[in-house]
Amino acid sequence: MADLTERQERVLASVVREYVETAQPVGSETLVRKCGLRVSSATIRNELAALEEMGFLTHPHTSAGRMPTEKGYRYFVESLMQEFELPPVEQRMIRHQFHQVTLDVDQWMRLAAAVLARASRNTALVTAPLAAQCRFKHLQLVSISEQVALLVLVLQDGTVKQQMLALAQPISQEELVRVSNRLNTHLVGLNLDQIRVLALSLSVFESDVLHVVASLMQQIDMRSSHEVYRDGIMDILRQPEFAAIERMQALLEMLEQRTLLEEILSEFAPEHGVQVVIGGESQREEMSDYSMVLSRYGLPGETGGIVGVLGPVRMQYARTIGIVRYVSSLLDDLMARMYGR
Amino acid sequence: MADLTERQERVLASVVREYVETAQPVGSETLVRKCGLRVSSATIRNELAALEEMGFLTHPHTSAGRMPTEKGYRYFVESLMQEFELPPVEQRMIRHQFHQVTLDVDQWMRLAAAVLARASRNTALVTAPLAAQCRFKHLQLVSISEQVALLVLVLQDGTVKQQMLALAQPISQEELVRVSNRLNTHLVGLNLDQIRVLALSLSVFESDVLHVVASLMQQIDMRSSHEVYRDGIMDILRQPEFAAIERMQALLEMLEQRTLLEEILSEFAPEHGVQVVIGGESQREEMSDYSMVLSRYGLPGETGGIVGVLGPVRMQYARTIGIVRYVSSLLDDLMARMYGR
DNA sequence: TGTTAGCACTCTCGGATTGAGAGTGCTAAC
DNA sequence: GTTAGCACTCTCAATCCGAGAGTGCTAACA
Repeated sequence: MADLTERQERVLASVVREYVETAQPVGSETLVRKCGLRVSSATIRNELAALEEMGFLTHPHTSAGRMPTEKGYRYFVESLMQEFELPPVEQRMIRHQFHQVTLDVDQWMRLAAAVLARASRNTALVTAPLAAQCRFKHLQLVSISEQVALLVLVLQDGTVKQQMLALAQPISQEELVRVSNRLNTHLVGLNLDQIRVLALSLSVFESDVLHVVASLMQQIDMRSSHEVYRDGIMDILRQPEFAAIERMQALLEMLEQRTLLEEILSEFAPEHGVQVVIGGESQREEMSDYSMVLSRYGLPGETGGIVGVLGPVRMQYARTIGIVRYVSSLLDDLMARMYGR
Repeated sequence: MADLTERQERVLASVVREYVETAQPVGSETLVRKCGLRVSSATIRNELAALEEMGFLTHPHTSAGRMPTEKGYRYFVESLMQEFELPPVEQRMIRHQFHQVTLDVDQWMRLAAAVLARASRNTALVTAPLAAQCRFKHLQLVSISEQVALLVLVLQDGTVKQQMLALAQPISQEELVRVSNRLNTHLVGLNLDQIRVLALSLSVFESDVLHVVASLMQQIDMRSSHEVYRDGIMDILRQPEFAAIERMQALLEMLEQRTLLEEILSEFAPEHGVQVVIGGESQREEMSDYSMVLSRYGLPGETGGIVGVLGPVRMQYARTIGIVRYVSSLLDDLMARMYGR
């Protein structure tokens, strides 16, 4: 990639900043005022033409100002922008919110999404932490009525899932407790496959219960990776790029497709550290109008998930990166305290 | 309210049906073709003028066709429309879906919302069943790590809730089981207030646990009434009334306010049976562009919630009412089988 | 008295036109 | 290398028709 002179960098940065702020193509006159260089608009025009030649800027039409291309944004993110750190006051407020909430993964995810959305004024995406493999910890059968019992399943990472069971014949609470205890001693620490094998060697009722346990564990294996928490959908829609109704619908349609989202998220946040995906860089048709700032959180190689912000390509990257980085590190801490050390 | 002649009723019904279908004001020529009366367009025009005089129809402007007023829709719903019953094939499909899903209230609600949204092509709103008062059934403490235990709480109606506990000092799994058993024998069948009283007379750790139990029960009391399941937001947005961006935003904004929704729902579905609220009849500014078809489901006087459809005032009322009625009765059955008898 | 044909009148909507404004790109001078 | 000057391009908003749809009135008719 061709090198830019210092002045060109300065002009490019100004175009990006100005365009991000106003959503309008930037003209040479405006730049003279904003970029602080003591040259005339004609000189700026020459530089603009050069930057366009190199592919950092475009024109929507002949007599409009310039706006950054994806390459322009990329250069800005890599080399020009200055790091942004969330002001300590806001950091403290956010940390406070996390401590106020109960110790519950679901709540944390919601809160993380809410915090990200509000701070970034864009749509936040958060996936629940996914344990490498789920292992049985405990189950409890509770009688609800004559014909119905409740199965509560706890996994080693603290995930809880419950399901009602229809009973073929009435079973007393005492008997249910006995069955629970017996199964617990057999199952503790086993994974899905081991439980499936064990199910073959038990009484009818017990093996029925085990089948349900197995199906729940399978659901958790699948689901915890598929659950995407979203927030701030309205925030992104307020951006001027969504003034056109079809844009708006396209975005909403995409956000409703959880599987698509999950796929994209895991594809583009493979490593710890903040990742920026700008528009068409994702190689996905549906995403070409949006940028994402993503980060993987959790214990490396173990339990972890993804937090991120989705916004228009015209996004305040520095700010967003700072926010995502902070929330991600905060979740790191929470996960470490929860599962780790 | 003035009585309408049979011909006027026929004309009104035709206007409603035609307008609902096309979203365009209906002219006299079109009506001659559609309403099946063997009269000229001039006669129809006279009837239209009469209906407008009485307040059942309006004009957007001088040279446009007629469209129903709220009063017109109301008359249509009360006296003119013919009952619609969901075709048996669809009924069977829906019932099948409910039986495929696990016995889980959360899943039922999601499914009910999905089914309603797809069948009605509008936004579905469903509130989780709210038990009259929640009573303790069972708890279980499970050790997660040295410093953390998991509390799983089961209520008599089958609600399950869990929370992590930070332990002041390590406690073994055996000890946790002992504590669980002891508390279970004390607490079974108690309500929130009774548990609060009991908490005073126990050891430090046990009363800590009880405080958490009490706070969870309180959350459930609050929350199960506030949780509103929504589906089909895209479906309603596809309607031509939301071609204008502000309409769209206003609707989305309203749907994001769960508290508002919940308030409205419980206000307008006080009784069993399907209720229709047309536009401004709700006396609420925010709702004046929308109609709702609502129904309370569940065991009368006991556990129950609300299902409904939200759509533009220009809605296929007969069809929607049929669908809501069916889903509501289906949930009635499920609730009866779950809690009842 | 109810119904109908005829017709003038009204209002909207889409397309064409136009002029102001913004911004460029080139040229020639500094 | 930088700058002033200027012609040129393109958009956007305002405006202006004209076609089309539909009404409401009148007068004639059964």
